[in-house]
Amino acid sequence: MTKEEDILKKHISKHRLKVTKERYAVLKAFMALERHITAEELYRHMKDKGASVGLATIYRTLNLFCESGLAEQRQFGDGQARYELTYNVNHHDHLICRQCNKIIEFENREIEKLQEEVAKKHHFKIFSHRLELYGTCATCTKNNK
Amino acid sequence: MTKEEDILKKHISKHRLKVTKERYAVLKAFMALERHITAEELYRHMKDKGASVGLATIYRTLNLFCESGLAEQRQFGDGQARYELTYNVNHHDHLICRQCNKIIEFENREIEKLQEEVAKKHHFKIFSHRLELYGTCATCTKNNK
DNA sequence: TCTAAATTGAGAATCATTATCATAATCAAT
DNA sequence: ATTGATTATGATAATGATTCTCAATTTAGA
Ligand SMILES: [Mn+2]
Ligand SMILES: [Mn+2]
Ligand SMILES: [Zn+2]
Ligand SMILES: [Zn+2]
Repeated sequence: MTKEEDILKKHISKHRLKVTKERYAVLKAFMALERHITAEELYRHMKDKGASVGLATIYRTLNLFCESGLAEQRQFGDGQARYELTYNVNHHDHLICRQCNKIIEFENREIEKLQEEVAKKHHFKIFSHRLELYGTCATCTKNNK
Repeated sequence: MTKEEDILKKHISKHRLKVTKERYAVLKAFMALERHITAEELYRHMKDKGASVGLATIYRTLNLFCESGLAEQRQFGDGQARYELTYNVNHHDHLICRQCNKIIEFENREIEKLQEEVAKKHHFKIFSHRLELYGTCATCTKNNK
């Protein structure tokens, strides 16, 4: 059993939910695919692979992952939520290329620290934050010439 | 004529659009109301004041303001777009209280500078960015005790 | 004033996500 | 293993914010 399966199972038993093959199938596919995936993308992928699960269940299960602390939902402004496994992944923010939709992750402790200072100055308790830089990636900039 | 009206007019003539009383009415109401307003809120407000304009026109006009550089659209994750006049307003980011929905603005040149460094490191050209800190404001924290 | 082009408003359409609900699966107690 | 209560699933309907459609109206330049 992977550590992720274990975390999911713990969350399930803690909340009197039930272990199902669908939940394992979604977790397996979710972990196999690349980060920042869409519910629809995950649905299509599983359908193509024969491990079909209803789209509503995909949504429900991705939300379950988020509640269990395995994953996080992102909104990059294209109208579709994206999900990524964040268990055992360092916190990071994103650069998003508006041209090719590439998503680049970065970590910057200095920025995080300054954010905390801003919050402290306003006596504000931060639960979460989002920092996204939108623009054109190196590859697209090169190709534009 | 206010400077904002002037900017709108210039944008209109530049794009061969037309000056209408509806556009002026929306601008006037938009400027009178507080920042980070919703299309629906603006619509209701104008309806109550007798300066009624169709909801579709509110959306169209707010988008026009964004295109003309007068305003910017924000997405704070509650499913509704919010708009704020940004002409002659310093760039800023936001603290959002999840409890009372208060929105606090802040400016931090250090963070902006670090963002530029991150982009440079990835040879990424930034067009825009969003930084939002979500949590509980000072007032709500006090009231929670 | 005349006319082409743009705008408006009411309602339909869109689209991602959630809700509904009948059926099926799970699980704890027996 | 069987039972029974509870939860999950999946097909589909519903939702809700925003955009689209289109006939009627308004604007702006000649
Ligand atoms: Mn990421
Ligand atoms: Mn603001
Ligand atoms: Zn790119
Ligand atoms: Zn608050």
